[in-house]
Amino acid sequence: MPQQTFFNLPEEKRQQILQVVIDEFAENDYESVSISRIVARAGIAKGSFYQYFKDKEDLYTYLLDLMVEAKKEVLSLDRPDPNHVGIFAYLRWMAEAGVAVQLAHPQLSKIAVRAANANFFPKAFDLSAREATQVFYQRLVEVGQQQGDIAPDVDVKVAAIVFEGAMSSVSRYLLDQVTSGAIVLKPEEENLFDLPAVKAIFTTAVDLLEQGMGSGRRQAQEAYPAPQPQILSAAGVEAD
Amino acid sequence: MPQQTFFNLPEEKRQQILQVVIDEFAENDYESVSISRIVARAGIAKGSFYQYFKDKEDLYTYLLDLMVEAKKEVLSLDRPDPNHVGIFAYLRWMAEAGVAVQLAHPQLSKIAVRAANANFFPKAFDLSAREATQVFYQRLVEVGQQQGDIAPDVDVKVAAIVFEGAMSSVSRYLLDQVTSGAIVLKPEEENLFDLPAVKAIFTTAVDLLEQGMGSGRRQAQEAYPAPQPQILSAAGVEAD
DNA sequence: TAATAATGTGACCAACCAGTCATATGACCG
DNA sequence: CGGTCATATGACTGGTTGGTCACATTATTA
Repeated sequence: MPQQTFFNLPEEKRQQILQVVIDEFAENDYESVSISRIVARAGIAKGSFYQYFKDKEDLYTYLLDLMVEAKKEVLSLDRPDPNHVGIFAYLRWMAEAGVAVQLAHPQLSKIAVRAANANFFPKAFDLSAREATQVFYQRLVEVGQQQGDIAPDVDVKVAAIVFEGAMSSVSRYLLDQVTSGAIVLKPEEENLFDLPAVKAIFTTAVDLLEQGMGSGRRQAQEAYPAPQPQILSAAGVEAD
Repeated sequence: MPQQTFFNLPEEKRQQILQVVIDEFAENDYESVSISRIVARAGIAKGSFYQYFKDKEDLYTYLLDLMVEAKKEVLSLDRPDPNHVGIFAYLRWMAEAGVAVQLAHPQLSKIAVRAANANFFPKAFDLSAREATQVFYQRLVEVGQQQGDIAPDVDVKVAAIVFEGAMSSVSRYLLDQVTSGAIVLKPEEENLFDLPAVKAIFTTAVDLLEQGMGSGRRQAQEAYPAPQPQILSAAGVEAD
């Protein structure tokens, strides 16, 4: 955690420093982030930096904490009950919520993703993010089987792995689209849950996981609005 | 490419240096790899290193090349014809081939994975690995639709993303299992394609993608041997 | 105003980095 | 033997790093 001095800073200056720091960490990975460069870009003295933060790692964990807080905030919203809406709708909600946080904080997300892949990991995170996610999806599949949404002959572990991979792949894709500017977030689209392009992609992806892609699949049902063929193009994304 | 001097080295010494180098790059990411540490661990002089390799990047791209070569070798084997065996069997074969390479060269794989995620990327790789993979899967889905294996109403782009995520997730999982020692490769199991645990996981995963996980899914057909519930445990992996 | 506390500052430090180069070693050839 | 050439060596360079600290400046008290 940063020193009190940092929080005593005038709001404007604090935000400006924070922005420089986030830029640095979003562009470079931990080892390559240079404190000297940060203080130069922020226009503050080296000594000041070390009055705000204990050391480099302190700063790093703080950024990761910011991301965790942002995620917690969204997930504490009106989360649907899986027993009520069904496991696939629940999955869709979770994925949308997750990506909503990512879209709202693209740089912090980038940092968090890098953190999850790095071998250096702050002590603050005892369980690797990936591992935790896998456990979550495994539980999800088990619950799904208990309430009959997921077929009983489905292998729990493999299904969880497929879930995790598919969902994170879609999320990463969306994040890339936003950071590269292919999907533009208009200011009035504050509530990212309602971004039609985002919702449509998840709807489609979850439907694929539920119904499969094979020729034997049922047509998408009413619960999942039929995906328009050009979902992505509609959001300004070229098909090729 | 390393200098000729490197290849003139006595085989044993060359291999030993290579091993140290691979260890270093598997443990650290590019920026954190230290040439000084490498020469210390390898017991050679700094000057010698720079007679073997032009610079740090030269060494790095050489390692990535080794991985590419290993992959090429496997993929040039008796690749099945998607038009003949169907798109899902083809996908399964490709995934198994990919993971076979990874299991054969776990450290190089780790380096390659890191390379794909890093922002620093050697000029040698013009197209990011992820992008190329995505294009590949997209073509795969299109072909699948043309020959009727994949339902025509499936969104190509989203399906490709789901494919990519699911397959890479399974691969990564298997790689983790091997590097952590949870799956043990016996020396006689040289042909990794025949490792039952590996085959079973891919069979299950691909079946999930084809048939879906929902309660409406068809039972796995004869073409995909019914997955035993305890596939992973059978390979020495605890379910939890 | 004087005293005290909080904050700002940048020269400085030891450690490390990638990369160089003059010199030494030894193998081969005539 | 002398000469040539490939290879081995590690002290050295110029630069950067994260972090420190004596001192200067400003804010807050009394």
